[in-house]
Amino acid sequence: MKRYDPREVEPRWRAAWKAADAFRADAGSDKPKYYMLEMFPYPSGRLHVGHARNYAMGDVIARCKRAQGYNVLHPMGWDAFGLPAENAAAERGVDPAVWTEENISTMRAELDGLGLGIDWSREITTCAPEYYGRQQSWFLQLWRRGLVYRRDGLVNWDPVDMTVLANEQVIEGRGWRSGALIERRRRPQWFMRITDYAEELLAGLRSLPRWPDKVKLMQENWIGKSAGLRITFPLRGRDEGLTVFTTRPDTLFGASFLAISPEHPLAAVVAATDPAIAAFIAECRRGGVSEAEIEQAEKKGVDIGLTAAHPFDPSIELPVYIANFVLLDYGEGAIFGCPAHDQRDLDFARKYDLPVRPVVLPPGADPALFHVEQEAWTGPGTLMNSEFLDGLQVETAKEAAIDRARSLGAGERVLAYRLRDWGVSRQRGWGCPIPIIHCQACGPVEASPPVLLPRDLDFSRPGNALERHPTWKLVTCPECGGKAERETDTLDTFVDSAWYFARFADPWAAETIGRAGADYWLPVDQYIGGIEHAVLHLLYSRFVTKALRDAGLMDVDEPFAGLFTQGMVTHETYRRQNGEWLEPSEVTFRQEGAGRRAVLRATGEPVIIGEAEKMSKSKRNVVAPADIAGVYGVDAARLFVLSDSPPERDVQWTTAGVEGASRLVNRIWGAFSQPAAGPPIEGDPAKEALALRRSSHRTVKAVTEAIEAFRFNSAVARIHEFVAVLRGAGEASHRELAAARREALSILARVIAPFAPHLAEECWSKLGEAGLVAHAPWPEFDPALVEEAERVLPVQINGKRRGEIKAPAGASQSAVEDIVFRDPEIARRLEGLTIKKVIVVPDRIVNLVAA
RNA sequence: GCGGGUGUGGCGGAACAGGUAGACGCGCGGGUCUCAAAAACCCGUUCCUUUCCAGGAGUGUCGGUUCGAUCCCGACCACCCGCACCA
Repeated sequence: MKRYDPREVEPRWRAAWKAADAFRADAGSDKPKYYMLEMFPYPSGRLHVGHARNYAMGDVIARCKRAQGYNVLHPMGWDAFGLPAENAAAERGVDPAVWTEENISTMRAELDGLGLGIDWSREITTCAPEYYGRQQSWFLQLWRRGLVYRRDGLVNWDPVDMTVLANEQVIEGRGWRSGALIERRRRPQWFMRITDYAEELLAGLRSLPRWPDKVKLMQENWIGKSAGLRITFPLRGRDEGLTVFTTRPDTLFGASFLAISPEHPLAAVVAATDPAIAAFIAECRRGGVSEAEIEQAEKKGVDIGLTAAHPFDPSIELPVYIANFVLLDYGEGAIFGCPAHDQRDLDFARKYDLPVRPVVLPPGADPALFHVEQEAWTGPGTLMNSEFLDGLQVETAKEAAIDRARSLGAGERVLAYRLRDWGVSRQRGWGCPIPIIHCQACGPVEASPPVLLPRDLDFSRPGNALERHPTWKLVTCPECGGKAERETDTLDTFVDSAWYFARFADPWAAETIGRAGADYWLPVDQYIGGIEHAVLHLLYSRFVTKALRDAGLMDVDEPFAGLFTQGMVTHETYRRQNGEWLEPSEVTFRQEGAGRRAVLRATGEPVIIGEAEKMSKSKRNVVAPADIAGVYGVDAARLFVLSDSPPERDVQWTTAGVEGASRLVNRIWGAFSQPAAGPPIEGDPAKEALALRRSSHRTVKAVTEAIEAFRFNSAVARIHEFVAVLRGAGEASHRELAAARREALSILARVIAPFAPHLAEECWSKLGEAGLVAHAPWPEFDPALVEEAERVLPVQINGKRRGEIKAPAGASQSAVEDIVFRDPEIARRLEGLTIKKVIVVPDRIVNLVAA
């Protein structure tokens, strides 16, 4: 028998798919549509196994759905703007466009080499003018609708990448790419008004049952809705009062001070005449934003000499502070301090010797003895020292306080959100230009898209190459014709990826989004990507979808009906004694009993085996799919990354694992290359044929259900089992058995097709089937063959398994009891015992309670 | 600190819906084939006791509910993830 050679077989079938244009999607079809999408890649240079796993998962679903009769759209594109291209330009002097295009060519070939069933005619590249020009068009539409604005504000400045980052891109005080400590800087920047959609983004999560709860919870927490009271305290000697936000209006009588953010407008007013206050504000601004610094940062403040009157009782007077822990852009940028019931306020009060007045009595506490020392009471209780609120519970007191504030005209019920507007300005040359022209006379005016990037940017120095370009920004104002300048900020690349799924629906459309295509294909039925985008890309995309819907560009509320977040591919790490990282190919292993020792292949020098970690260039534990394909074939690699762990979990890449998958490929091929072969038949051939048919149909059921539940590892396990059964089935000299084998092989070829598509085609053609297995219908199972006529029921005595009986499927309690009590083994076990109770779970188990 | 998750053999993991724990793969042990090795194939493989037959324990720990718990409830331990001065 000729050994299966994936290196010969696989390219042949990829060529056949190409020749047949096998994965082209067309909008006009009677079939139900199914839009399968994986997060598109950044063209970094080479594909790694993590990409392969992500796209293999999507391909399994897409191929299965296609076979099940859906009109499937499965496109691919490139998230092509971004910093690595600028870094390459800076280091090697290459044009980022050329560098990116070369990477795309390489990676397109590598992706294609994975045997993915993709409609390449729809390929999108975000750095192409036909894409980013249309992005500029909708950007301007949102601008006209007031959803885009420019303001001066404190921004997260990444000093290494020399650009601004959005809040979502700052992880533990560091830039999400550079890892540099973020500084706060004040500069004008462009924002998208995502906060306008806070409520809908929150409520919409409930319409996404096929999203992981974890992601929905993370978005919910990120949006951070709280209900409370906005209330104004009159200031002595001033016309305007000071407005604060609180979620604890019940504790208003416990107030002992007011505090405003150092960035609050009132702070600037008082600083103008008081150098000490100005100095304090400056000091606050210098403060770092790293986790450690915030943790240790002392609560500090300065009394600004103003006096506020309590809205409920003007005789109560409160000092006003500027405090470093009050945030400008949450609530009103100002708070009232209630030290007894808020830990921060308590710390502040102790430092500045302010009164601590308990107003909530914990349940069971003695009002005469209760007092707050170093720990604020934030739990439930009964109001005290609070005039009209006395005796109420916290929740009812909140309502009563809000009612009183409203009737006094001092405040009202409001909602506050933690979500901030999305800062989209980036000081980068390799990005989508913001299509705005600044004119001294007319202000910011629209530049008509596409606003193209110049090709002669200088990336040799850090910072914004676009800004440095000698002529690009110099234009005349489209309104008045006077001298004007282009905006030199470009858009955050998360804007590029926030609508690409809609462009895939009709990438040829002249409009920004082709309506007919979008109406047909959207929303994406199944989206797959990494959990790291839980609040970045996935929140931005939801917002942009809603904003574009309201602008009339598309007609869906949510972009992704189903979401699956897949785990990473990890690999062991290896280093020499001196700490130098080693590539897996440089290391060889020696078995020592149950354990394993690693040595350097070249010298035999001992190697330290480290934890399995996410593949990264710095740790040199990256495995390239192309290298594996050359040895084991792509099908084996796909089978392995899908089989060894559940898809939402990380999978550890191991050579032994791929070898196991490769064995499966060869066994399957063995079954097809000698389709009639098997051990001699021992019993009744008709019975053997029936047993084989049962196994085939059970496999169809199990694999289908596993794929639909995203349990690819279980699906592959069932295929393993089925192949073992098929190999053990008797030789097909008998007519019925021959037919059963033929059916089994036909089923096997089709159920492996989503996982190992090349092998499946080769098997399908070996069977003599016409056409591609990629276009063959998914096998259906006969329920009668899946059901077992006779069941084996374990028999327990007092919960311990003591034997088993055979009973017809669906046998009644009394029928089962009959069988049990006639069983001699069970009878022997029951000697000397009295039966107290018999529990029969039909088709499942029997439990005898005896003493 | 707040919120969420996970914990099963030597390893990755399986177990519908409270009903035979450990499917399938890896590794390991034994065997067939071979002059030999590799490959391939076959058998075995939770732990303890036991020649056999068999018995006992067992899903992070302790307790509870139940005829029966990996699954439900309570407390705890460990690890992972998200947020983090959000008033």
